[in-house]
Amino acid sequence: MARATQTTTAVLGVLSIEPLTGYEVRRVIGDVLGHFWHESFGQIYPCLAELEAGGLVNRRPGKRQRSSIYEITTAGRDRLRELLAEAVVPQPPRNGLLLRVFFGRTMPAADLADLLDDTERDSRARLEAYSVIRAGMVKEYPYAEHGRYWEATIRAGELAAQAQLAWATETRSALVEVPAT
Amino acid sequence: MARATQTTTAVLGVLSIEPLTGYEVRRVIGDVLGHFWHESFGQIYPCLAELEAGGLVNRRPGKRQRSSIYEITTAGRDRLRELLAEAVVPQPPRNGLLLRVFFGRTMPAADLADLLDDTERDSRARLEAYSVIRAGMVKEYPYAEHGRYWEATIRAGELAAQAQLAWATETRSALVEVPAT
DNA sequence: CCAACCATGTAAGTTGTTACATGATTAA
DNA sequence: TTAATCATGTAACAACTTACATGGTTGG
Repeated sequence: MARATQTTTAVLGVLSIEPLTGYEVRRVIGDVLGHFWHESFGQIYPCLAELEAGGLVNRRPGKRQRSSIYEITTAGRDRLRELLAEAVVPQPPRNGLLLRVFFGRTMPAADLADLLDDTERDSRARLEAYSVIRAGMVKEYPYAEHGRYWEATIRAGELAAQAQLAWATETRSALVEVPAT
Repeated sequence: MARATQTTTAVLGVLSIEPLTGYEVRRVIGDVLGHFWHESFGQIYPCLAELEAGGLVNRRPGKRQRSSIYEITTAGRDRLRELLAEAVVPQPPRNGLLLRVFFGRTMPAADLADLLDDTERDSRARLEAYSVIRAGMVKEYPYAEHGRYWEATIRAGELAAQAQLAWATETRSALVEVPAT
């Protein structure tokens, strides 16, 4: 059976926008999909090799020595459409912050306060990051036609960060400022 | 080196509330922490064995044949406090929904609409589930003193679900109801 | 009496991370 | 000239999932 289909979806997806080297695929996944997707380095090359073996991408020499450019084939585009239609694979929840809050009674109040402060800072940093991404989006040439879809993913992050910020503020006053019974 | 520390934290955490069998540990993690944490079956027993070997829990025979009850030791409580103070291990993002939306231009509009409808339904179901959990919380005897912390984790889920619902509605009108250029 | 649930454990397989090895090219 | 970046790949390891195997207990 093939590699985790979602990795294939991500790789094939970025190659559907423009042909890239393996190194660039990784960079695009990090820079462009980074706020909602992650692939570790060691996944990219084996996945590209499988795609090539299956005729879903073509490999041709790049400008530099040893470098290859991968280009999606028609079969690859069909496969991508299939993959996108498949059911979303749910990520099992593993929220380390909430795990700590749940057992918060066991922690010194100061540690819990720090944790919530960090969360608040993180939410604000994420909100800031999204507005930077949005500003940069205007300049990103090959992605222009995807703009509305990309915008929707940024909006999702923004709303999630706002919710997290509201939660951190609210929880701080409920758990830290009001002493435990 | 020991098992992923966060699994240890979760297991030791539930045992800090009351002594349980391995089977019950799994059930509590599913039922009580389930909305923000997950441990697969095959993790629990090896983790308990390690905890026992390290003197962090004691094992004594349970009521049934072959059953064992694990009880946290003083060393175990100290270790739990340490683990809770450790930095949160961030979960690399892998949001299958946003992956599909990002490449939404490649999908038929009807598929995207279905995806967003599913998301909306899921958000509502989650909101409903949280109010059920909250109602049940009143009756949960051994967790009473953890009530405020538990409540905070539910609130986090609630705010996240609300944000997701708002996003799905907003995105549906932006991407599906307004035709693509 | 039979289905559902309680209970424990293992083994095989998949997935994902990290570190290593190697070297070309480019910009400061 | 030297540091950063581009570029590819592998190997070892760690983490996690799933299926299997086994059998006791309880409630309808």
